[in-house]
Amino acid sequence: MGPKHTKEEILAGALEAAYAEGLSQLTFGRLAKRLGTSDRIIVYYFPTKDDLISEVLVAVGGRLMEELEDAFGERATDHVELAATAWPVLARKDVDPVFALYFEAIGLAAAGREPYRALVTQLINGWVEWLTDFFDGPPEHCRSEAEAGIALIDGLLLLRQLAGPEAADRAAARLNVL
Amino acid sequence: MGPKHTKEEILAGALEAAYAEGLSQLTFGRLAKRLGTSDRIIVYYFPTKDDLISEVLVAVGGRLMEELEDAFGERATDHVELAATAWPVLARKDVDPVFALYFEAIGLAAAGREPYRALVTQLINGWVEWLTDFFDGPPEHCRSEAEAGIALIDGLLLLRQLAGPEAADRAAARLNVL
DNA sequence: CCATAGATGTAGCGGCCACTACAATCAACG
DNA sequence: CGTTGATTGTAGTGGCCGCTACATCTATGG
Repeated sequence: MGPKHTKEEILAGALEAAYAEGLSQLTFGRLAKRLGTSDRIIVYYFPTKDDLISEVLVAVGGRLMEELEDAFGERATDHVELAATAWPVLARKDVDPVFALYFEAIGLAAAGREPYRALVTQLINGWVEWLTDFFDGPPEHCRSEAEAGIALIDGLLLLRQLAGPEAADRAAARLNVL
Repeated sequence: MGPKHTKEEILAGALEAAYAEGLSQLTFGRLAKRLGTSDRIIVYYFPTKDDLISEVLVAVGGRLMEELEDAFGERATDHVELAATAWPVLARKDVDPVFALYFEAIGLAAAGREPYRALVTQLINGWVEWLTDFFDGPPEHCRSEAEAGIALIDGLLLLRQLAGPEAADRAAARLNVL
């Protein structure tokens, strides 16, 4: 038979809840109610709140990575081209909730809260490392190109979240990303 | 005699507390303890939590505007020049806490929480409007230049908060902002 | 069949939260 | 003096939080 609720089911529900209500609304009690079970079950699989949050954030990072995998299929010559190939994939309505969660985590990281700070910096550094390989040339050059690309994309995504898709697209066009 | 605690004193203390501990840790009780008074006093001047948060955020917005006033003293020809003149003023260690709070507010806004969402979008739109006047040409061109400049700056500031000043400066150099 | 380990239910703990009721103080003013 | 309004103190409220104690059930292996 196996357990009625597996850890995977609960984690999936937690992701769903986080997308719907935000990380700050993700509590044992609310998640339990959403899954039609008791908080006791959730605590059994995720002994502390940090465990739950961490796994959710790692999963979100994975989801973002998938989106980016699709975006960065080919090599790029510079940060603008990188952003230009990424933008059509990232600026879609169905991925907006993912980045909403991403920015919420960034906000909590900026406030110095753990485990957000550790996880988000790890995520960012992972991207820099990964994107560095998309460029040719001396390693330091490649890294700064990757960092510039991330700044470009994150700036546009932030504008998209706060000022709307039209404003972001206008800015993207001006930055030669569209 | 006047009151022992004026509203201004409390608001100043709230700003201080927000810079030190983050918005999410700003509660009636904690602020009262920090000020050596009772939460009752704070509630008297700020009847709801939203009132307190709103006034704090407006004050932070004002503080940011001051920084930007200094940054954007002269007119700019395009978004890169705009960002380039702003960057030295914004990328300073003493303003980092301001932007940490800024990103925390953005995160809560991205999660759809009020009053953050309303206040932050208002803040952003105010900047777009204000920066639009720094450019010459047709209004639509000026607006998209302003939006691009904001995306550029915010992307760099985000990188600075999460990956450190060095990474941000490297990206800034690559984006012709440094 | 029994022992064991995994999984689940019931109940509750102490703590912090935003917010409130109510009374006391105090100054200004008619 | 008496009233009024602004301010402050005391003491809560109900609710949600993360987390825990403890009993129970169930599947499995010896």
